[in-house]
Amino acid sequence: MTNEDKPRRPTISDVAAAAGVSVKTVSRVINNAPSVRPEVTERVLAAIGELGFRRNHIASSLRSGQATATIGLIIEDLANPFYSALAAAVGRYARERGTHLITASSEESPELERRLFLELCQRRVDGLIIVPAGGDHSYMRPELEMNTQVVFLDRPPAGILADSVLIDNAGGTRAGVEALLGRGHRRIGVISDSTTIYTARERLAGVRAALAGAGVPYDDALVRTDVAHPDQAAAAATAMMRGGDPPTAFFCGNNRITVGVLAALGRLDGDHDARGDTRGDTDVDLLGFDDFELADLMPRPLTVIAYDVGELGRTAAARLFDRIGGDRSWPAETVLPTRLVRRGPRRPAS
Amino acid sequence: MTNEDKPRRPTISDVAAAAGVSVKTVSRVINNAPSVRPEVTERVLAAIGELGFRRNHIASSLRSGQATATIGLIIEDLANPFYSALAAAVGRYARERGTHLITASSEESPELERRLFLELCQRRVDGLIIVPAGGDHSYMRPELEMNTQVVFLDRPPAGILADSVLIDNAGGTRAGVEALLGRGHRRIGVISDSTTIYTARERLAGVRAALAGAGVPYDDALVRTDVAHPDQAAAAATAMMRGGDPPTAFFCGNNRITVGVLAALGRLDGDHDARGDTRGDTDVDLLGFDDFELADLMPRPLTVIAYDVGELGRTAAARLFDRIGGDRSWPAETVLPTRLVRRGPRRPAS
DNA sequence: CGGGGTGTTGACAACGATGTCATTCGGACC
DNA sequence: GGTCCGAATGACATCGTTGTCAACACCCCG
Repeated sequence: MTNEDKPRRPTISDVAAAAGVSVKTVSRVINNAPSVRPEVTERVLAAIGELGFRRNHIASSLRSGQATATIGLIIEDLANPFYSALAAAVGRYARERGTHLITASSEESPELERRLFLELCQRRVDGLIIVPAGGDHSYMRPELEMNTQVVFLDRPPAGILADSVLIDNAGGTRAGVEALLGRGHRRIGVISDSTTIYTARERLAGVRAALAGAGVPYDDALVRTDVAHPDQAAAAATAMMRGGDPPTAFFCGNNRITVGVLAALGRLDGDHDARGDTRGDTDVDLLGFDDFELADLMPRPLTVIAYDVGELGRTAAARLFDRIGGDRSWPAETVLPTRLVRRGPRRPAS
Repeated sequence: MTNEDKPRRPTISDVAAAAGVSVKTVSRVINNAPSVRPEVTERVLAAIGELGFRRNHIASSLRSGQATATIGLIIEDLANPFYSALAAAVGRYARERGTHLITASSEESPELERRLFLELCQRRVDGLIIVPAGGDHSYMRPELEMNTQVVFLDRPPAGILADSVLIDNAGGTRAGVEALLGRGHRRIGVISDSTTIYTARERLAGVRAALAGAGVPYDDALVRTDVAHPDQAAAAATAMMRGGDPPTAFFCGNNRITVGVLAALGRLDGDHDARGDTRGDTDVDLLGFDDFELADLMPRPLTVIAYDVGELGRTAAARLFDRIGGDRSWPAETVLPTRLVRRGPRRPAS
């Protein structure tokens, strides 16, 4: 039996003993420091290989002060494709710079956001990217003053000054709704997430701006907010369609709402079919914020307000790495553009 | 000017000085140790608040030996909904236990998988969950012997003994294909990911078993492997449909392939429509491994081999936490069941 | 009134690595 | 031949925290 069952990891000093040199020399070899004789280097490397030594990154980053080569990402919900796409983009950017990523979901809870933020600071991450849930980030100030870098993503900070990377929510929505208006729609159902969320407010502002520009009144009966789940969106759309004077088009405030409304309209169509009606609702026009992978496979045409999610994540990551690298310029707000994209089944060329 | 611009974080000893106690007493207060007089506790807490002290988790976990309260997750691609759902489930489970999660994507590269694994070990994560890309994990052995816990997820380990949590790939596929056969299909197109991937091999084995059971020959012309992208799947399906004696049904080896094939069939339908044909391909039956959120909104009916992704992630996480908690029982393979689910548009009740 | 808790506190070492500085040893140079 | 210089190496302190152990005060009991 030559195998050893010691559960203890070899340390730099075990290696030093095995190689017959000092710990400092081992440290030098590990860090590719100059001025170590090739012969000694070789002996140390041999010992490292034999013992299966791996440098303790924890101890290393403690001693050297900063640079844990780790960043944190706080998002709302990793299971949402929008956020997982963001996380993937940030993770890839970090990876290319030898940095690891701790991802955490705040589930739209300001309290959890705060806890996660502070916990990640305790881990001395080099910086954080955060899609904030809360409406006040002054609690971050002490950490910012102590050299923790933070970039806000998709939603701006409140109560502190920090970099943010956003998309043109209001402008994109306005353009989309104007397109609906241009197609003759005058009754547009609006289904939105909670207005406590920045992006929802901005998008609603875009709706109002477009309506005002066309002189179309804003009808509260056609606006539903606080919709957090596709099922709620479906219910809201169904209710509007069954009401008197139903909308001829919908604006859906995000991808989950779009999906819910699509499902609801599909069911309404199905009911009509079952009753032998013509597909009466097929001409309901749909505008949704956020593109999604399967949009082209949806059973009806829709317009989406699209933007490059990967770009959004990369831009935030790039900003953060600039900061970590020592950039101390005045915090900036970056706004990425959106564009309208027609999705859904290809119409047969008639 | 009373504010201080020192970028240095206060340490436990700054707090001790401010409160007029020893560092050890501060440590006791931080850790809720008993036997500190309430009055002293209060003084220390006041000092902590005033200085904005936060315990350095790095130093703490270095001193106390183990327990970084961090686990690692290595998956193929966070942008894929399957993996992000896994990551979300694992992250939530970890969060509930006060543990953070470092997620990394190996992009199906065994070499990258290995690098990520070793890097995470250097960070002294308490354990790792890995969806392996490689076919040999003996490189992990030294780490395992040094008390790093590893659970394999979705694919089993090779070359070492470790826990794994899988789904019933072969059985689920067999059941699905048998259902197709039961509906009379004899020519079933099979589109699969690379057979270097365990799950792809297992699923193909399920296909063969079902065919063999029904006495239907396995026709190589109807099998396409190494499909890594929806577009490739679409191309493969299109080619088969355009060939002589096209399949009357497809088995799609994963969600991305299903999406590609759906898109291809949709385009073929569209072409027929454009030429004034009837929707000639509508009766092509579709079976796909993996459920996906928008399956019900797909333009045609399909059957999916579904399983609970959240459960998969939670089960692996639970196993890992058991191990971290000290469970040293013999490694086990857990296989979760699948079920067939009919998806797609609701047919009008006729 | 002394012995033996119990409760509170602090001095010191240690975790595993790296920065600082000193030491040693050749060889180049005057 | 002595001096100086740089390369190679090691002793030791240090990062921020916690474990160990000792010191001290106080109280209960016999």
